[in-house]
Amino acid sequence: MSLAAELWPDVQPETARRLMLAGVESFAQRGYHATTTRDIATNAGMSPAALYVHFPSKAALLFAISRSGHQQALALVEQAAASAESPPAAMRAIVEQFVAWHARRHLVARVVQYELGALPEEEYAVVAGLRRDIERIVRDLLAAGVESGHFHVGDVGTAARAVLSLGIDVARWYSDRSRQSPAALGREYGELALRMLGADTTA
Amino acid sequence: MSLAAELWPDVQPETARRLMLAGVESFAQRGYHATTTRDIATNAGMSPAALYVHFPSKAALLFAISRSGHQQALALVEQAAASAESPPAAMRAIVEQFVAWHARRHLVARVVQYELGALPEEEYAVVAGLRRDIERIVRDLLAAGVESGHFHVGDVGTAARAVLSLGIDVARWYSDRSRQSPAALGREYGELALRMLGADTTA
DNA sequence: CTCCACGCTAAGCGCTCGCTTACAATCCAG
DNA sequence: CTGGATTGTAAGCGAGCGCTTAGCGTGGAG
Repeated sequence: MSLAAELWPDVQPETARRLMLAGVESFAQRGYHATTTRDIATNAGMSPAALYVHFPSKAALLFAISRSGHQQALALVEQAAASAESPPAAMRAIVEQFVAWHARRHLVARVVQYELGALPEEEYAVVAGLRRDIERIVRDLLAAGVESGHFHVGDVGTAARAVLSLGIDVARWYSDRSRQSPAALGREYGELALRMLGADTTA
Repeated sequence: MSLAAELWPDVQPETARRLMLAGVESFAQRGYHATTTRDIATNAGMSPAALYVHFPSKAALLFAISRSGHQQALALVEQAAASAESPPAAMRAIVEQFVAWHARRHLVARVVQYELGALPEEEYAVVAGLRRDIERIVRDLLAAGVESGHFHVGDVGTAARAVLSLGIDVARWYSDRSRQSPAALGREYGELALRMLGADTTA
């Protein structure tokens, strides 16, 4: 199965997926505004006008990429949070999955994390909602862990931000030539995060 | 003293500083490629052509901002590293200063951290060198602290990346409306970083 | 066999971009 | 008083941008 089909199994036809993949690569490497619709179409092996058969605008293509990426990240965090018993175990699972995703899908993640400012207002509001959902899960879990004595932090909001920063910033620096696999990086970061939160890391 | 004169005391005349400040604001909020030279000039209260009296190109303006910002950040880290005795104390000082700078100068920091991809090749190489200097200081200090038993981490390179990520990502989310002052945020993050590195935080 | 919906292209429109040119105002050295 | 350096403006050039239009090929329903 192609990477495009793996990332967006519900997008049809396959040409639309190829355009999305070409968009991801260009947006991640050069940025949204430095990418032309001709770049994207050429990269997808089509004429410039083909983009407009499947997407009403360049911004709509960005939105399709960004929304789907945010939904994936949110689903990942939700599942990790629900899969564990104690707050430390849940937090470790979240960080492992969140970090591994940002490494494994670092091109998509780069668009998700750093190109959302280019979205039109309405579309931005949609992804901003998904981002708040992710942040709330982490913050609530952290607060619950502090309440139960599993975590010890000065300020819950600040510590939650710090945990998310560790994951988000991976999208900025991770590349295909990075030494560690996404999974190994996730495990390493899970350990770092738990220690940062004052948790017993044997949990 | 104006903010522009505070940030770039050695830039003359004052009009050039106003252009740099207008560039910082535009680049930070909309990104380099979404900013026009007309935006910058208008924001600085001048005609579009005035930019080219002081800078040979839009990219040269970005470079002036980016290089000076990187130099400031490097100087900050160097001084913090030299100011403390033990590795934990030095690391705490570095994180406090690095984080506080990214918060207090979050517009400049945003351009520094997220717009360097827009630099021409030669100019990029210059700031890339400054970035490597910063990374090396943190990595070497961390390695020394592991050697001396002050720090306990799985992989030195990964942990160094994580420490820097905490600071860099501040530029992405910090705003003038953030609850915590830059200094307070720095202290909070200093504590989080030391715990993450397995250090005795009473140091 | 017909015909139309779908997927795609060739050509190009109108606009804005980074930047240049020609020129004006100010100021200070000789 | 003169002349050049400095600092600015008004006007606009050529290029590349996002996107539109008109039309072509193809495959499946009737």
